[in-house]
Amino acid sequence: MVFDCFLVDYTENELFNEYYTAMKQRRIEEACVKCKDRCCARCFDDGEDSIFDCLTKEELELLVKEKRHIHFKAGETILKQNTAASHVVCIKQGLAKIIAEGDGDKKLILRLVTNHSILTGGGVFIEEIRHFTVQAVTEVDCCFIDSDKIYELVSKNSRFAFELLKLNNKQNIQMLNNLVGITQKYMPGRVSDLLLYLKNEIFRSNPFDTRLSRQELADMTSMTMESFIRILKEFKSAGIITVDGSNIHVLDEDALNLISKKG
Amino acid sequence: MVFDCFLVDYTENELFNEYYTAMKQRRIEEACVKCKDRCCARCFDDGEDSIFDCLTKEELELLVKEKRHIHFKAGETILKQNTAASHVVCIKQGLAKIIAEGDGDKKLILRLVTNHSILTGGGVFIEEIRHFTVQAVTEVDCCFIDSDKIYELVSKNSRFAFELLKLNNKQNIQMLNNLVGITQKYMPGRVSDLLLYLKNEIFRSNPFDTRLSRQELADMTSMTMESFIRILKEFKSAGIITVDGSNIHVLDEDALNLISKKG
DNA sequence: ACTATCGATTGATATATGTCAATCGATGGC
DNA sequence: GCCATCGATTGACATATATCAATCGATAGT
Repeated sequence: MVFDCFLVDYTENELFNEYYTAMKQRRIEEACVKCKDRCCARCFDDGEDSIFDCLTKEELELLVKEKRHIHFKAGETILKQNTAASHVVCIKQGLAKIIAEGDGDKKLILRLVTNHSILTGGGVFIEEIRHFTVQAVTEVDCCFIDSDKIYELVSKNSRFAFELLKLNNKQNIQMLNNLVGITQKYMPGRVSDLLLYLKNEIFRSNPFDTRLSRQELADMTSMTMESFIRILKEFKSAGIITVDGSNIHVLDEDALNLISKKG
Repeated sequence: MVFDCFLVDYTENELFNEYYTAMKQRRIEEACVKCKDRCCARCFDDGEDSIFDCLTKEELELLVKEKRHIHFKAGETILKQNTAASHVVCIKQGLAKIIAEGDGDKKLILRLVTNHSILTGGGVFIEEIRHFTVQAVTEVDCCFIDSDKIYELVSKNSRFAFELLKLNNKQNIQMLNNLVGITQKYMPGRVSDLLLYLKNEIFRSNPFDTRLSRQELADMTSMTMESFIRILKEFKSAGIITVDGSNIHVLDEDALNLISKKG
């Protein structure tokens, strides 16, 4: 796949451009025109934390001029662990998973990212090496912003720096909670946490379609697919949830909260 | 203990001062005088990353003027989870453990901090709530710096902001590695990782005295004390290490590396 | 010196979770 | 319509790790 080699070496501009032109440029440009005036700020103005809100028109211009709007098909790798962290990626639309790849085939899905997520952290500010892989679950529209531009903005605009610090901190805390949950809870508790996370933080609707396989869901809780399925079955039998394929309906959120607390 | 109530409410200056004066002020001032000229910068000029290096004389002055130099005895709580995160703490000397407290008595020791560590993260830039507890293992000398001062410096000095971002990022990556290790490795692998961490990153000497109980060491690997002891015993039998109380001598680092890789 | 105490150690046992293999059901070609 | 394929599910079994209880050794107090 052309794309993979682009990823590994995307510091080389030739490959980047080759890929870029290959991706039906017209559609991309059309998408970009729509938001040309405030672009990146516009992507994040629906109540979410927007770290770009604080930028001036000129600063935004700097971002917009150099950014690359790229479209990924489901399953494609957006960022690959251990490659150079030369860009910050903003997800405009779609669902992607953040994966920490261990030795062997071991994977741990750290979290999901949807519309308006900013993928910094994991080595953008130091080492310049990515510490996780990001893979598209659905089709994903996103922008690649050169890290240098981000650095430039950090030095020009202290509020922006502050927003970045906040973002980083937030991710830090989320990971900490994850760590504590995974290490201290039994499987039912972890599954409860996952379901609540999906319902309340990712999909924000009640019957929600995860678009994720059982294996992927299991990888989010650090358990085997088989074990995950068994717990899910128990929850079904207990009338706590309803499952139809990748579609999950939470019937008794209180029960999930209780199970989450207890273990 | 006077100190605990101080911690819970240390936004109240009365309590802060009460504690401060109670703590043999003379010794503290003496320690501060020694480094008055560049103080915080001086604390971090031995080759370690120093986020204070980039500050101007005036900016340093701002820090020095308001900081509180505080001494803790072994076992005392330096910062308490769920209290207000109104200060950034710099460890000048000593050893402390960072603990994530879960429900029940469950604890997870995230990492150790020694000379020249800066305790930001975990809610300093958002929420203003600490997400972990920090407890002194040995005697600890440290400085409390008002978070507001840090914010002020971030807005004045972009290099400082950048350094903070790097620091945050580093912690993030460390936690990620921790998460992957704990979830994907068997106990021998985790113990190996711990021993290597202690030897190479914390104590930086070979026979090293952890000053930590078996329970605490176990809490760093997310396993039971009994299990930890058994693994340690195996390592001893295999001639990989030598143990005498809290003193550990690594004889075969290659073996540890191998065990760490394999699982 | 005697006892109480506390952390370290060891052993026996229980259990949560993983592993392996088989089946089932749906989907997609031919 | 039949077969191949792949994810989901289920069951039997293995095992890594936790739990519980007892012992040991050192330290401290009386």
